[in-house]
Amino acid sequence: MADIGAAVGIRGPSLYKHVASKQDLLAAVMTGTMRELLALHREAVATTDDPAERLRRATEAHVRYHAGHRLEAFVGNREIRSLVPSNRRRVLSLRAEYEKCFRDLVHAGITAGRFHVMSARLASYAILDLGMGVAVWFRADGELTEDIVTWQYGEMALRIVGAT
Amino acid sequence: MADIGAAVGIRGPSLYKHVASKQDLLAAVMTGTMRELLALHREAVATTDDPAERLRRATEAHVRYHAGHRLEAFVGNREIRSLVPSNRRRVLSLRAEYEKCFRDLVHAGITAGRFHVMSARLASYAILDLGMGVAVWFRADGELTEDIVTWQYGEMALRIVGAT
DNA sequence: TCCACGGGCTAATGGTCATTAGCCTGACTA
DNA sequence: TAGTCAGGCTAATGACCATTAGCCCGTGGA
Repeated sequence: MADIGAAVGIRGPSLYKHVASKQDLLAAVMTGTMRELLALHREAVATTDDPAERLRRATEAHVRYHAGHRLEAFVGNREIRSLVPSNRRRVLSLRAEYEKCFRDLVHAGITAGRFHVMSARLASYAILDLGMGVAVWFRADGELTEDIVTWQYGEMALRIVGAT
Repeated sequence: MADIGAAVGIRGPSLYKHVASKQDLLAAVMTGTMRELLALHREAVATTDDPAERLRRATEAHVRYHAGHRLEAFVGNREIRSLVPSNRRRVLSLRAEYEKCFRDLVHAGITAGRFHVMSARLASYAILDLGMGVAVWFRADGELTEDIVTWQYGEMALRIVGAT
């Protein structure tokens, strides 16, 4: 809490004039992250009906977010077990909702005869996990730029689902 | 430490008759995990020279390990920042070595004209991240069995590298 | 037989934090 | 102009936990 306070220019205890507890703060950060991801997803798939293009854009949004918000992603993935059950349920339910978005995209591609995978769930897990990974290893000053990684991972998602 | 002690039938402080510190214990667990992964990898690629088959078997070993050793993988991914610098260096160097194994497999496939990817590094990161993900969501009692996941992810790896 | 020591136990010790208590100041507002 | 209150601060308080102190018992070689 002292560190968080320092980051906004006040002392640790003064934070309690703004948040009820560290737990609440963590929950707010994590649900905020998930809501942002969901909003970006909806925006990404809004402008086309083509299954492959929708999946590509959703993956790109997913990857771009994780490359640009490594800290949020890190906290989101690492601190789930730090949440009390009620908060954890909230976050996990948002996460499940997000996963379902991808699974639905894969299903749509399958029923349209455009994708070829055995398990839509497995494919959506795989694509989501790619993004999580990006948050771990991505460095803004590395040789792989955010644009390159985003583009390449969009391609990979299409390969994973066997898009024609 | 009390929990760890309980897991082996003794009290927390008694553990100090066997390990020097919690830090050492964690480092031993993490380096052990990485060494095991490296050994499994070498075993997996030892019996064939075909680039695609080697990558498939390496991926399968990777995924199977992460499905079967979720806790080790969890600790290995989450607690790196808990290590003091010297231990962290050791673990990260083993990890880099493991990643290089996959990168070399991808390179071999590319130079043999069998794989088609822009960045071998990106492809190897992607494949490795799939395994990490498995450790997070895999449940032995789920509808997706270890065999199915392993097989499917092996296929996905080949798709990711654009194997012909 | 005895004694050294491996290995277990309980009871400190000490450090790190989140959180609370209690205080103070400065800005509106009646 | 006095009162209220938002919002800072320092100094407790109290958990929690790794680690250490100091003790005890059983066993196996001398």
